[in-house]
Amino acid sequence: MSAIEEQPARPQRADARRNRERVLAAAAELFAEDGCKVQIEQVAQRAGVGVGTVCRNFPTKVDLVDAVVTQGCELLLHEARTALGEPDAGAALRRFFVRMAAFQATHRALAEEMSAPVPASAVPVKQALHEAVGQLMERAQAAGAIRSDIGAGDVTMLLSAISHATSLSAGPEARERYISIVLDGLRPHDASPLPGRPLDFAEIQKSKRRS
Amino acid sequence: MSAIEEQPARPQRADARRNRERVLAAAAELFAEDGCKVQIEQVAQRAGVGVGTVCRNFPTKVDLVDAVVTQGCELLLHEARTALGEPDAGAALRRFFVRMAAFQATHRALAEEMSAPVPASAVPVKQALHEAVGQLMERAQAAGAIRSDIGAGDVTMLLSAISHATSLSAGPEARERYISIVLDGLRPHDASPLPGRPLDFAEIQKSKRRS
DNA sequence: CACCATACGGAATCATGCTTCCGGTTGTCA
DNA sequence: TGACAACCGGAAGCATGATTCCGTATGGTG
Repeated sequence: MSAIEEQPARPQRADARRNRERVLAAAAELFAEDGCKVQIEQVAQRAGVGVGTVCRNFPTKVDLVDAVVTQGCELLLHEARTALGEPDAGAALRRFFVRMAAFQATHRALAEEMSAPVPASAVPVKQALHEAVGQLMERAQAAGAIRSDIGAGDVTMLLSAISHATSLSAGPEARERYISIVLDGLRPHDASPLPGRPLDFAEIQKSKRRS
Repeated sequence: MSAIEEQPARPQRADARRNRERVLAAAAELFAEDGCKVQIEQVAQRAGVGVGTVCRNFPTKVDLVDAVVTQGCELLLHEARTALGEPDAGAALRRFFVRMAAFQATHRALAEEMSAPVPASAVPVKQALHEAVGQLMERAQAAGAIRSDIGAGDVTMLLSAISHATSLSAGPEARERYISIVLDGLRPHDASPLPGRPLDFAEIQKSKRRS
């Protein structure tokens, strides 16, 4: 019910806060480079602290990943909202699309988490981000800039598919090329109506479960 | 130099051969369902044998994954060659594209391996498959069916990106929709020339290394 | 500046999965 | 049918990584 962080009386020691920041920064860097499989010990080392400190601030590894992913989502959310303010809906979506892909590609943890099967960790901002993307897309559809037979879930899916694949083994140049291809594919076509029906968010999250 | 399997004198006991088959089949099933992270013990259980038997036939887990992936590649290779025989190059590529995606989606292990960063396991058939896809694509390009500013590596990449993402959390219907979108994006366009240059196979394999 | 709650480092502990090993079983051939 | 090498199952052994614990150090406060 109540907020997660309260301030009893003694707020927190200054060095403790500093260390927490360092850990978070180190984790963000490392996750970005190598995905969230990096070991706690490496994070600790890069942050210049002991493992104990990492684990005190983030009781489990999932907590740490969450914290990093949340940061990333917040950034993207900000971009999405900016894009929503732009007058040309089609251009706005495209620009955001490119930005998001680029961002995800340098933040593997994010890419991994965004398209995660059953999201191991339910980061709340993610939802907001999804909604913003949805609006961005609907606006573009209304303006006739992209085909109308796809849903917001589809876009998220495609985007993270590309981010994932390219962050794994290709460079940023390839990524841009794929984005372009997909964007071309998203243009309004009368040529080939898509099979199936547009997906929204709820659906891309509930399909499969882990054992 | 010489073949991997030789027949000294006593070829192999009948039950042993049978068990090996069972293990391979079980592994294929499980990897298809849950990706190659499933545990040896589960494979053994499904095959109705003990872990020892699994490990005797496939000394390490990578060996087991290799065996399964090889099977899959062989199947796909066969399809690719069939497609090469069809007269309409564009249609052939499309059909193969759809088949490959469908196949990969139900064989997560394959999808994972096909786009693998530094391929943990160098399955030889993979190379042949890649080459076949390349030819398929060049034929389609020569026929003007798809845009000429992409390479075989790009196609493989896109394909496995989609397979990966959809096998993770969406159904087969979504997969087909994404394939359609990408295929639309691959049509010859004068609208938006792609940034960068086409990738071939060598390049998608050597970009990043694991620590 | 003395006190002490808070925070620290990192060794020890625990969990998870792969691999090896060994006593017992079973095909195969004479 | 007997002998024996090839196999089998699954428990024990290892390796890898996360999490906990505890003696020591330190920022903050009276």
